[in-house]
Amino acid sequence: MKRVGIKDVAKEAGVSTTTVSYVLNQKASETISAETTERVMSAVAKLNYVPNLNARSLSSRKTNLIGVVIPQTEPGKEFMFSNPFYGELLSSVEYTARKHGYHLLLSGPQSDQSYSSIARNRGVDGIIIVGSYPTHSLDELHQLSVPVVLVDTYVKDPVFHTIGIDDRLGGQMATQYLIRQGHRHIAFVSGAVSEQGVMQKRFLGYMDALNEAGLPMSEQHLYFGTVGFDFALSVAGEMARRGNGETAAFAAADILGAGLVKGLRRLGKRVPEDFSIVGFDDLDIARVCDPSLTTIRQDISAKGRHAVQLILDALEGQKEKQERILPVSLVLRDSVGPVG
Amino acid sequence: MKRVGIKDVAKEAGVSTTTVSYVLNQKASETISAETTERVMSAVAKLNYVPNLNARSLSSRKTNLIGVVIPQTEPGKEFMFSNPFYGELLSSVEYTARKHGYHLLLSGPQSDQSYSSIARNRGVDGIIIVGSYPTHSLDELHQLSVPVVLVDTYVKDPVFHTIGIDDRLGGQMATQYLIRQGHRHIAFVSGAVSEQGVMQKRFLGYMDALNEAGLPMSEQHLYFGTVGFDFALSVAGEMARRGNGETAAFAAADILGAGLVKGLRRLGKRVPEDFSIVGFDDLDIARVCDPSLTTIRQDISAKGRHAVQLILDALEGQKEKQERILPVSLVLRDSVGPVG
DNA sequence: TAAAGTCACTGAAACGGTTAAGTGAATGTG
DNA sequence: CACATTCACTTAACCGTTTCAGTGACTTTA
Repeated sequence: MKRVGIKDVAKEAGVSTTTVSYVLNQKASETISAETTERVMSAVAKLNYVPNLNARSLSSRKTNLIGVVIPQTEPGKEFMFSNPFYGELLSSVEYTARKHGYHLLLSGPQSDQSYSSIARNRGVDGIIIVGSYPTHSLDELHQLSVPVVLVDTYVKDPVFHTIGIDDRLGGQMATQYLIRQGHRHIAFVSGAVSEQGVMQKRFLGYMDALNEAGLPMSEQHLYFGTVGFDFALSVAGEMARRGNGETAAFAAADILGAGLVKGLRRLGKRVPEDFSIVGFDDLDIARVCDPSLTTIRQDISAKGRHAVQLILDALEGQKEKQERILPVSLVLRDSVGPVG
Repeated sequence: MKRVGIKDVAKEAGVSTTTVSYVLNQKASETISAETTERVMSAVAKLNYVPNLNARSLSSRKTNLIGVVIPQTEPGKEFMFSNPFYGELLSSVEYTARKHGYHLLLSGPQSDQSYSSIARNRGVDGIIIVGSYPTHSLDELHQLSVPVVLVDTYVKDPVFHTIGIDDRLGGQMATQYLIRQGHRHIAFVSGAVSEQGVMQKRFLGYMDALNEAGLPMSEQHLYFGTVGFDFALSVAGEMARRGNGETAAFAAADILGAGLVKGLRRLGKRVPEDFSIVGFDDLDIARVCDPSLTTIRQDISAKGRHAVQLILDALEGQKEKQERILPVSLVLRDSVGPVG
C-alpha cells in the first residue's frame, strides 16, 4: 500500500523518470515519441498514479496555491465572516481559481500579525487579501515576490493590485436618492470607519451628496458601530434618544439596514412612511427584509473573479499594478418613500 | 535576495542543518545544549528565516493541511455557497484549525468527480466534507489513509467520522409545535431531498410528528425545490394554486421560511394570523425576517469546531469512528400563531 | 564519407527540509 | 585504568518531483 510515485510509473513503462515527467507535463509533444507517451500513460492509468503536488512545488517553485486572507470582520469575535458577503466572494474566488488549476489556501488573521507568513512558509503563488485589517501592516508584503491583490482596501500607492467597487459613488447615490425624496436629515449608519476600509469611502459619498445639496452635515446623524444586526437594532433606540429628527438613513451595509428596519418597527415607526432607509450590497437579506431594502448593488462574484484574474495576469508577466473598480447601481425597492 | 534556507541558518550559527532542524522542532530540549539552541535561534532571527512548510511536508509526510470540500449547493449554479451557513461553518473550521497549527485547503467540487484527489495530490492530513454530493462517490475515500469527517451527511456504515445535528428531531419539533398550535394542514418546504442529506431527515421528522398526532400525510403538502429565496417565493403562489388549505408550513431552511413569508405577504396573507411558519437553522436572516422566524436553532460554529477536532483526534491515534450529533432547539419568535 | 544535426531519450543534481544511524569527547563505573 | 555510557552533535540518505546537461543512434549535409 505504498504510495505510487513517478519512479514506479517509470519502471512499469520501462523508461526514466525524466520521460514520465515530460509526458506528464505536456512537454511530450516536442520530444517524446507517441508510442512512449502512450506507454507512460497506460502505466499511469494502471498504477492509478497521482502526482504529488507538494514535491512538484518543491522542485518547480510553483505551488499552484493562492492564499486567501480573510481578516476578522469583528475584532474580539473569534470568527471571521458571519457576513454572507464573504461566503459569496469566497465562492467565486474558489470557482475561478479552480478553473485555472489553482487551489485555495484559506487563512484567517495570523497570530503573528503578519500577512506574509502564509506566503513565505507555504510558498503560495499569490495572495488575495480581503478587506483591510488595521493591526496588520501591509508593508512587509512589498518585499514578497508574489503578486498581492487587495480586495476592498484603499491604499495610496499603487504597489499592489486592487479590486473594489466605487464605494464613494455608491454612498453618494444612496444619499442623493434620499435627498431627491425630500429628506433633509439623513443618518449615516456603519461599522467602524477605518483609513483603508470601504466604510470611509461610503461615508465620503454620503458627505458628497449632502454638500452638493447644500445640506449641513451633523455629527449627531452619525452612528458608528459594528457591521451586525444587533448594533443596527440598537441604533434605532439611539436615534430616538438623540432626537435629532432624522427621517431617513443610509446604512452602509444591508445587514445594518435590515436591523434598522426591525429596530424602528419595534419602536412603532413605519418604514418607509415614517422613515426611509437605503442599504448597501444587495445581499439576499435585502429582499428578506420587510419592506425590502432599497440598496446599492455590487457584483460580489465579479469581484472574486477579478481578484483571481489579477493574480493570474501578474503570474503571466503583467507587471504594472492594476486597479479595477467595478460599478455599483441603485436598486429600488420598498424602504424609501417621500418625506412625510 | 535568495530565499534563506536551513543551510544558511546552519552556516550562520556554525552548526549542521540537523541541529537547526532539531532546534526548530522542539526536539532541542532533549539533546541540544542551551547555548547552541540560543545560537541557532539568533541566527534564525538575524536571517529572518522562515521554514518552507512544503519541503517539510515532503520529508515528514505531514502537511498540516486540512482539506475542506464544500460541494455545490445548487447543481447548475457555478458557486458553491451563497448560503450564509457555509460562511459561518467555514469560519469556525478555519479558526479551530489555525489554533492547532493547521491550514485549510479549500476546494469546491472537483471536476474529476472525486473527493479524494485533493487528498491524494496535495497530501492533506485530513478531509472535511460538508454536505453530501450525490454525483461523487464516497467509496474511494475508504482507501485513503487520511481521516475523513463528514459534516451533515448521513451514511449507513460507520466508516467515516461524522458530525451533524439531530435533523430528524428538529423536523419533528418544528412540526409538533405547529400541531400544538392547532394546525392540521402543514406544508413541508425544502430543497432537494437526497439519500444522504439533511433534508430527508428533516422530512422524516415532519412525518414523525404528523404520524404521532394521527394526521394524514398528503403529497399535496410537499414542496421540493432549491434552497433559495426565489424558490420559496414561488411556493407561496404554488400553494394558492393547489388550494390544499394549508395553514402552516415547516420550511427546512431559514431562507425558505423567509421567502415564504415574503411570498405570502405579497398574496395578501398575514403571518402569523393567516399562516404560520417555522424555519430551520437560526441564521441572522430569521431575525431580519418580518415577522421574525420561529425556527430550529443549531450551533453552526460548534459543528465546525467538532469537525476539526475529530480530524485532530484521529491524527492522534483515535481509531474507532466517531459519530457526533449536536442538539437542536426550538426558538420561539413571531411567525407562528394559533390556527385561525 | 566525415562532420554536423536531429531525435528520443536518460543521468543526476537540485528543491529545502527530516531523521536514522553514527561519532568523538567527556564522564561514569568497577 | 580499561570499558561502557552519556552528551551534543554530524553525516548522509531520503521525500517525490523537475530540469539541465548530456548521450548514443540515426539522418543530413557538403
